[in-house]
Amino acid sequence: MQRTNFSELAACSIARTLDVIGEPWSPLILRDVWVGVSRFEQIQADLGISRKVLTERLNHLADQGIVERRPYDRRPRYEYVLTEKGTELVDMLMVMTRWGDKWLAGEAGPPVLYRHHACGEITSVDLRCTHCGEPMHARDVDPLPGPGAAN
Amino acid sequence: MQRTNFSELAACSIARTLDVIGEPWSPLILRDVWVGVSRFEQIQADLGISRKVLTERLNHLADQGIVERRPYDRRPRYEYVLTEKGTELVDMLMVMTRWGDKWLAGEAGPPVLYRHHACGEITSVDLRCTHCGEPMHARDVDPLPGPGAAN
DNA sequence: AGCTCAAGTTCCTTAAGGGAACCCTGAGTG
DNA sequence: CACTCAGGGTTCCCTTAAGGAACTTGAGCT
Repeated sequence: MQRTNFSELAACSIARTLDVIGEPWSPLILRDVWVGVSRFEQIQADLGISRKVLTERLNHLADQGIVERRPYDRRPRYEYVLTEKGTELVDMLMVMTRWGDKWLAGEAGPPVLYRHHACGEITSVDLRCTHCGEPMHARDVDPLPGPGAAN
Repeated sequence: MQRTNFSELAACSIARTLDVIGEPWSPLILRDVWVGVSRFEQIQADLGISRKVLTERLNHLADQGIVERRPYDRRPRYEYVLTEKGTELVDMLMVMTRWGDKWLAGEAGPPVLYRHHACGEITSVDLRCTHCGEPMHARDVDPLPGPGAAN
């Protein structure tokens, strides 16, 4: 498999984002780091991913400024923490999770719940229009070519 | 490369969702279909994807109930349209796009804009708490183990 | 000096993506 | 009624990335 480089595509934020976290395992690694599974051995054991691939993914995520590698011991031991850029990417995972919970629900129910700091409730995320505050889903918008459109 | 089957993982909505649209190209195909690039030849030309892979992806997306294949001519000509399940998946792409616009912005600006039906404005999507309506991002929540948690 | 343990690195095998050529079906045209 | 055209795939071969297991490295422990 040749490395698919989506950034060759006409300026496209989806393609560019996929170049950052589109590779297999990357979203799951991001989730692990977010919930505190943040060391190499832990992630490897949690996901069952090959060590080689995990190394590659962590390096790439670090190169892209999504995670930071930081020592936690005087021995050469490291853990990975999310940057601001990486934390904002988790927003996407929350929306992905909501879709999976709804459409691919296992009998057991969602494996992760979110407690919202502001209200203290176990809740889920909702998409709204930045401008008017009303719900805004894919069916509520028309996509239009923007300034960076290719054709 | 062996086919990575993420669903082997402990019940995880992210892993399950990745089994549906996690393969290379799938999110871009979904975007194309959403914005009206919905025929085989159009998608192939737009993305520059191999015909073989495009066939595989479209079949998989159809199997998963994300798109529907429908004839548009008396000759054997087909176009793909999003199902409800697929349309809701586009919500995730909108969030992904917002992240890409913010963190990977090209000079040219976003290639696609959204006009919100409710207010008629060109706007973007915002994440809020379903319960209290306040902003809800990854940094505003604590992840907790839910009923379907593995360990 | 030898042991342990996290965190990689190396090497081999296998399967998936790229790409180009080919095929099939139903119209339309002379 | 043969001939062409076009969309929508299929087939084939080649390359490359993922899997997986074994090996390495660097520091502290005993």
